[in-house]
This record gives sequence, structure tokens and C-alpha cells, in this order.
Amino acid sequence: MAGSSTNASTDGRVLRGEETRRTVLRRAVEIASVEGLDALSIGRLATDLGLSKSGVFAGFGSKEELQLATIRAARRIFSDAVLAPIAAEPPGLRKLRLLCESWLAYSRARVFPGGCFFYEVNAEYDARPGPLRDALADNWREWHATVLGLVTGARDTGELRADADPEDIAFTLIALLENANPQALLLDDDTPYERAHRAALRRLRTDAADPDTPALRAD
Amino acid sequence: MAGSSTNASTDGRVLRGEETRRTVLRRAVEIASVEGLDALSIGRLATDLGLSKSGVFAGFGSKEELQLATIRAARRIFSDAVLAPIAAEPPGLRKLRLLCESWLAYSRARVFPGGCFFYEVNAEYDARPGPLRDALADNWREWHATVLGLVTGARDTGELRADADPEDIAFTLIALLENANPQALLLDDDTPYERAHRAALRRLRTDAADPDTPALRAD
DNA sequence: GAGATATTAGCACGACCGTTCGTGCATTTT
DNA sequence: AAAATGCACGAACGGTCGTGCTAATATCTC
Repeated sequence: MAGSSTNASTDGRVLRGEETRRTVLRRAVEIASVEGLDALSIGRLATDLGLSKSGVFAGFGSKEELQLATIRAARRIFSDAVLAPIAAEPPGLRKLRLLCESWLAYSRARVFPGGCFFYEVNAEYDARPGPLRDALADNWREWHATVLGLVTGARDTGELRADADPEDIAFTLIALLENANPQALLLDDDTPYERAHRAALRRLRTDAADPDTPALRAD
Repeated sequence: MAGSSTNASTDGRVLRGEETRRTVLRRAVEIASVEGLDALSIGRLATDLGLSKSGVFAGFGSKEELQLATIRAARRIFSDAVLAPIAAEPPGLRKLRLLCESWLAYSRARVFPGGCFFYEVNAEYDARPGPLRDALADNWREWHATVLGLVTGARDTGELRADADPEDIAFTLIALLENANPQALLLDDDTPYERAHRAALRRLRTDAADPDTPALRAD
């Protein structure tokens, strides 16, 4: 037990293992965003990456754990792409608008090749009880709480009317954003992103405390 | 070739085949609405229904044709549940509101056990080119045209402002409706349906030609 | 009745699935 | 140098997949 025994940071074996896991997960989120978590197969990942099936398997212990790790990896990517760019912005209506734009840019840029990872896998598992749905529900609550927090932030600055319903606004914004994604993908057409943007700004405008607030002028 | 030989409508053999096909498809839409079109398997359907694998297979000829037939069957069920109840209603804002309510009732009542069939399978195939995505895109265009038609209908009656953008309104309504579905399923909570209803009525109100139109009073 | 036709069953195939096992090998610890 | 640790490998397991065959069964036409 005495102190210096484990110097984990210089163990080349575990470093190599973590690197392999990262490689696997990078490919796994790509596959899952296009074809779903069910389409993840250990053999396919091994073939794609030039590894052995048992090597991939050993890194996760079970297929379900691989799927859960894939969800966690996607959560980090989402957070980096959507939330990080606006982290420094002070609360307020402007931050809320920037979030919408950040999300639309994230879906549009195909940060995941299948569009929004969570749109895909939530649809896949929202009616199938189990650890995967539980993990996705947690992620959804977190995302919803983030949006809701920005809405209440914009209300606290006085930019949104005090009697506006933050929950309804958050629901509406999320609905507009997320629905641009499948329509753009299904029809191979980017105009849904513009419609979503316009509709989101419009909703915020109709809930604004003062219709002449400069920040709202930009249509 | 001479006329009277085949009286197809009373041929008990093909009737029996059609009945089997219907039985298979009834189960197939249930499975696909919960687990997706990929989760359809001929062996599973045969086991569930007490048929032979080859019997199920023979009725469709290929797995892809089974999947396409499942989409067509779901389209009929959707049409009966959502569109038929308001078919007799004359065009106008009231019909548009009834459509929203009909859709929400359809999702809420679990006409498909996994919620909206098309929400599930569109997410599954929207980034996967092929005949299935093509069929789903066709269905989506049809659904979108229906909503758009009701919006322009409500504008033609003068209930919506002449300068309102029907495409944006249709996009917004569809987004609100469809997004109530996964949230309700994922969190096992029906309040998203109420939020969607409120938000849809609100959007229609802000696009109304006259804010005092009686039909719009009900919040 | 006989014979044509359409639906269903039985069986086998090759491919892939998740998982387990024993082993080789590089690294770290003693 | 020796022992212990942790990753990746190849082979094999029982299952399920979609899809071909062939045979049996039900229904129609004559």
C-alpha cells in the first residue's frame, strides 16, 4: 500500500489499452449515428479497424457496455460541439439565440455523419426499457435542463416576459431544432435549418418583454 | 386470355395468402414501431405467429419487400387514425387545429406500441440511402403536403394572415407534434403532449389575421 | 373425379452474431 | 533476472440471420 507503488500514468500497457478504446469508440459513434446502437457489432468494428474481435470485446466486457460507452463518447462530442462554443457567453437572450445557432450548425456540419446522434438513438430506444434507455433519458434531462436554464437566464435579465413559461419555451425550441435534423437528412435539403432558425427567433420574439429590444431586431 | 376464366376476387387460395400477409404485417408494424425496421426478422415473425419461416418468407419474397410492405401497412394505419377523423371537416383554421389534436391523440393512444411509427423509422433510415429511405421520404412528403394544404386552406379562409409563410407554419407544427412523441416515451410522461398543443395553438394565434377571431380564443 | 395452381412446411446452406477460452507478448514490479 | 500484470490474438462455441431448394396441402378449373 505504501505510496509510490503504482505509477499508472507511465504504464504503457494501460495507455495502449485506452488508446484502443478511443479508436473503437470513435468508429462506434459514427456507426451508431447513422444506423443506431443495434447496428454496432463487435465483429464489424474489429474488421473496420483491423483488430481482432476478442480484442475489441475485451476492451468493454460486453456489447451493452460498448453501447453505453458509445453514448458517453457521443455526449462528450456533443458537448464540445454545441455547448463549449457558448460557455463564455453571459446569460441572457443572446446566449439563448447562440445556443440555437450552435445546435443547428452542429447538425448541419454533420459532426456525426448521421446527423444528431441523440435524435437517432433516442428514437431507437425511447420505447425499450433497460440500461440504454435509462442512460439516454439521463442525457436528455441534462440537455433539457441546459436549455431551460438558458431560458430562465434570459427571463432573469428581463429580456423575456416575466409571465412567459420557460418550460414551454424550452420544449418549443428543442422541438424546432431537433426536427430540422431528420427533415434535412431525409430529403437531402438544408432549408429546414433555416425554417427552424426563423421559427425559434420568432418564438423568442413573441415572448420578449419589449418588442423593440435591439437584440430582437435581427430577424 | 379469353375473359371469364379467373375470378380472382373469390379465389380462396389467394385470399388465404392475403390473410396471412395481413397477419404478418400486423405484427411487423408493432415490432418496427418499437425496435425499428432492422429488428424485423422473418424467423421471429414466424415464431411469434406460429408459422414457418419459409412460409413468411414466401409471402414477401425478400426481407426488403417485407420492410417496404410494413411501411405501406403503417401508412394505412396512420391515415385511418389521424387523417380519417377530420376528413369531413371543411378547410379552415378549425380543421388545422383538429389535425394537431388528432395527431397528438394518435401518439398518446399508442396506436403503434412504440409511439409514432414514422418518427422511429425515419430516424433509423434518414441517413441510409436506399429503397427504404426513398419510401419513407415519399411518405414524409405526403404528410408534409397534407399539413401544408391545411395551412394554406386556413389562410384562404382569411383566418391566417395573408403574409404568413405556410411552409414555416407547417414546419413548426410538425416539429411540435413529432417532438412530443419521443419526450413522452423516453421520460414516461404525458406533459409534452400538452406543451405541444399549447405551443401549436400559440403559433397559429400569432399568425391569425385577427387576434379577436372567435375560433382563436380558446387557449 | 383429374389436373393445374397457389400457399405453406421442412430442411439445409453459408454468414454473422456475442461470448469464452487458452496463448503470446510487452511492460512493470520485485 | 524473475515474477506479475494487462492487452491483443486466433479458434471455437451455440444461435440466429436471410435465402434457396423440394415436398406436401389446399383450392380452383374442367
